[in-house]
Amino acid sequence: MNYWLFKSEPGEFSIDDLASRPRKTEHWDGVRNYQARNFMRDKMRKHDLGFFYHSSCAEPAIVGIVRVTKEAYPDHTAFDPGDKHFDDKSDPTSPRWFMVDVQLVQKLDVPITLQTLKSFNNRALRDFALLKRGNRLSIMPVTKSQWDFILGL
DNA sequence: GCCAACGTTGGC
DNA sequence: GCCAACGTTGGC
Repeated sequence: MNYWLFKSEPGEFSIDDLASRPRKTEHWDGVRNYQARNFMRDKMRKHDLGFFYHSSCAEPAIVGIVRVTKEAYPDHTAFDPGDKHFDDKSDPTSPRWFMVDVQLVQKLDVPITLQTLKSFNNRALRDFALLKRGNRLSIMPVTKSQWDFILGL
């Protein structure tokens, strides 16, 4: 069992958007960063859990918990010239980008804000990837101890 | 809107 | 392979 953080701009896709989907499940498309892709494609497994994080918004925060329900498969949005995430270097015979399916497990009653997380920057969350200088990954690993600590906040 | 910190691209 | 230019991310 692995743990992850899924980053999304709520203006693009929010936790409420996920909650409104059938079976509260949606594919996590649009990842266009190799490191993030590799985590998804090579390490993410069915039943893994993840934090749903809202970025680039008034209150950046972890807002919920999701579960991986389908392992990596080609991201079809890369094949669609009309899609925002179109990439002409990816095609169905040799897909470059991948996605997984995630299901909402729980929306947090109280978001765990970036500000709160930062207050543990030099303590329990010293090595938390989200707090690393300049880390802009949209998919990042979370250790079990980090996961447990954050859920205990 | 600003800007730091990256990642990507492309000429050489 | 190097590196400058450029584009993107994301907090503030």
